[in-house]
Amino acid sequence: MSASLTIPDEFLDLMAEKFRMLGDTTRLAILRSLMAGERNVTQVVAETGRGQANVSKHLKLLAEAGLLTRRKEGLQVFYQLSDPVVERLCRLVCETIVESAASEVKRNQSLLVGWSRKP
Amino acid sequence: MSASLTIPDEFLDLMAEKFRMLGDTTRLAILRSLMAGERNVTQVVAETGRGQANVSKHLKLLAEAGLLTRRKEGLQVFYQLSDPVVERLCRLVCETIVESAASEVKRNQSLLVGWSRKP
DNA sequence: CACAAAAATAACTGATCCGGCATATGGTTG
DNA sequence: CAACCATATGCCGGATCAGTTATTTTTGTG
Repeated sequence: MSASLTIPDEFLDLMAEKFRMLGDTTRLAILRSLMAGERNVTQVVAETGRGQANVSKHLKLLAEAGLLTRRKEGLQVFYQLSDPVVERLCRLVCETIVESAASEVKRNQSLLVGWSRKP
Repeated sequence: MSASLTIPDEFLDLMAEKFRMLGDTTRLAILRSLMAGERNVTQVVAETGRGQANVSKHLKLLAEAGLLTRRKEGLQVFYQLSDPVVERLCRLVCETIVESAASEVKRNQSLLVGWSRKP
């Protein structure tokens, strides 16, 4: 019973930009790291296993896109998730991956059943 | 009260691919057109105002990513949304855009109030 | 002041991607 | 078969982007 969604033209670019931010493996790894809480750059680098310069650039992109906030404290800079929609979007997509994997298993099971029934 | 989301490493690429599909203005326009129901290529071309070859290529990408299904009927090929998560993702992002615009208005209003109060 | 640590930036390379043009494919009709 | 229609594909130029390396900026410390 959900009303059909009609997206205004002016939204397309903004939406695409937000989705594009999530459309990169390294950035997703960074966001996942920040979903556990605030982190400084070194911590994110360690948790993602990516290069420091690379992480720094992606953090800047994400902050400019409004997904992160920056907090400076002495030598370190801490980043934090600022857009609650990120986690919800990731959750949704995660679920669909799990579901598609599940239906894949199901399909294979029925194949297996069919195979075992007529040998 | 939502459990914290921990994304497995093997999911990152799949998630990124799905988000990347949504991270393009033309593809979003195509998806919006298909949210109203099944369409053939010519209809999508007309509704999006993009070139035919371009639309055809994006439709192929979206279908390969599992977001669309293809149905051939005579000369025409009809495409249809096959992944219900697309609409939910778009809805979520749309809402955040509206909200951020609303808070922008609010911010400007308070600026305006402050300005009108001390002339 | 000299030095070290954390983060950002510049410059470069290679890959990817979008869009347009032209052309090919496949199916329909006369 | 020829002409035509809807769609797909190959090729190209330009733009964007990710990752690495090296360097710089900023801040704290002895």
